[in-house]
Amino acid sequence: MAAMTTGNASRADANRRRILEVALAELLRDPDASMDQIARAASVVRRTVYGHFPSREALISTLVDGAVEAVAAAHTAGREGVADPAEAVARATLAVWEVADRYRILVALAQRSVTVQGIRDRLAPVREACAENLARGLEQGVFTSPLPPRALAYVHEQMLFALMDAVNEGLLGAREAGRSAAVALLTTAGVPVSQATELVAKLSD
Amino acid sequence: MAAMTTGNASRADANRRRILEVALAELLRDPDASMDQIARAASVVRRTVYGHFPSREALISTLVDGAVEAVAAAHTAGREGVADPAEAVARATLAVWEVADRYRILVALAQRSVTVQGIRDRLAPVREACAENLARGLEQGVFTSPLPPRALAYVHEQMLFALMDAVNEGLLGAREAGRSAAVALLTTAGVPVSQATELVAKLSD
DNA sequence: GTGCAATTGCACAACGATGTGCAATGTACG
DNA sequence: CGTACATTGCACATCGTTGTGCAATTGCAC
Repeated sequence: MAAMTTGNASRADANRRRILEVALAELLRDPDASMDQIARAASVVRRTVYGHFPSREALISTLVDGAVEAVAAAHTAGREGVADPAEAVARATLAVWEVADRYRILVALAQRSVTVQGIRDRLAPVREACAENLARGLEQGVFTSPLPPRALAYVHEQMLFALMDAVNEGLLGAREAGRSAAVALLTTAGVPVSQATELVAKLSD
Repeated sequence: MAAMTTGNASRADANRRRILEVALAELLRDPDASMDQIARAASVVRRTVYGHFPSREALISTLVDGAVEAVAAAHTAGREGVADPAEAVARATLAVWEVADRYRILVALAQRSVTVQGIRDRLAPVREACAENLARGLEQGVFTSPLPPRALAYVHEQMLFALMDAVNEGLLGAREAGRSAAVALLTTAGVPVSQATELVAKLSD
């Protein structure tokens, strides 16, 4: 039985993976890319795509699920057992960036696509966790920002998207982008630049 | 001849304006809103919309042109004859926000729509002006950010979009949003919160 | 090579959207 | 009232996309 699953299922699985991968890139270029465009880009016939995913929606859904799950996992993992809000932000940012860099393309898609709502919704818990942490920091005086926690969390999320896009467009080196992002988020929250830089440097060695 | 243009051209012009206005809102809700949806929302028949705008593209183009033009004008006007980079950022932000608040909906659209590229392109000069100012500030030490000027300008632009969206979603009061935005941008650039708050307060009275 | 599953290459129906044509209707203005 | 123009309510052709059906073909494994 177990051996039976190998057949030319290997080819099928490889195709499935490749379709998902290519769809990511293709949907970035054009959020309304048709199934045909995606299929062609994956060197496959449209009919084959429907063989793996029953509908366009199902395909995109699979895509989004994977990315969101990975990002959320990284985010929570990055700040488990961290008391200091500033350090939490820094760690979480660095952790998310790690994964996000792989999904950078999709996250860029998140800004434009019609799927935005779906992604936003699924990302809501993460954003809420951020907001809580920011609220603590604001109470403690670690953060000083005129923005309310929820709005600040929102801005942080968008800043990450913006920075990923900046990398995509070559305005920022992919190498240092992670640390830069962390510093930028902390700075926006109201942590002095010098302090933020120091903290991030300490964490990324 | 001049008197001849009044006829029921008044109704026509009113319709035209209303269509544009409603299209703004409708395209926000769904960037792929059909001409029929827009027409219905404007209490008009689809055919009438085509009477004013030869194609969907033309309508959107008109929309974008108006908004971008207004924003660009406000931006340059807001910082003419201002030497201090920080003050320039503050003034420009406040000025842009003034207009943008009216176009808030469309700017939110700018993030998602297929039209993104077009808007980005047309907004490029403004972004470039921002970058120059930021570069000056970074040289002078008024700003301290790990990000290069271009990337910082990019982030600033996206932050404005994010803040407008935040207002749209009720996370931020429309009242104080303008000042908050200005402070947030300055803070992100590396200006200490207290200083930024003070500067913005001084400018908005 | 034989078998099995995936893939291919068509064909097809169903939709929804765009843009146009035209006659009928409505409405302001002199 | 009559003229002029905007709007309406259809009808229509066209196009692109989605999702499905089915026979032919390809490729992997044993």
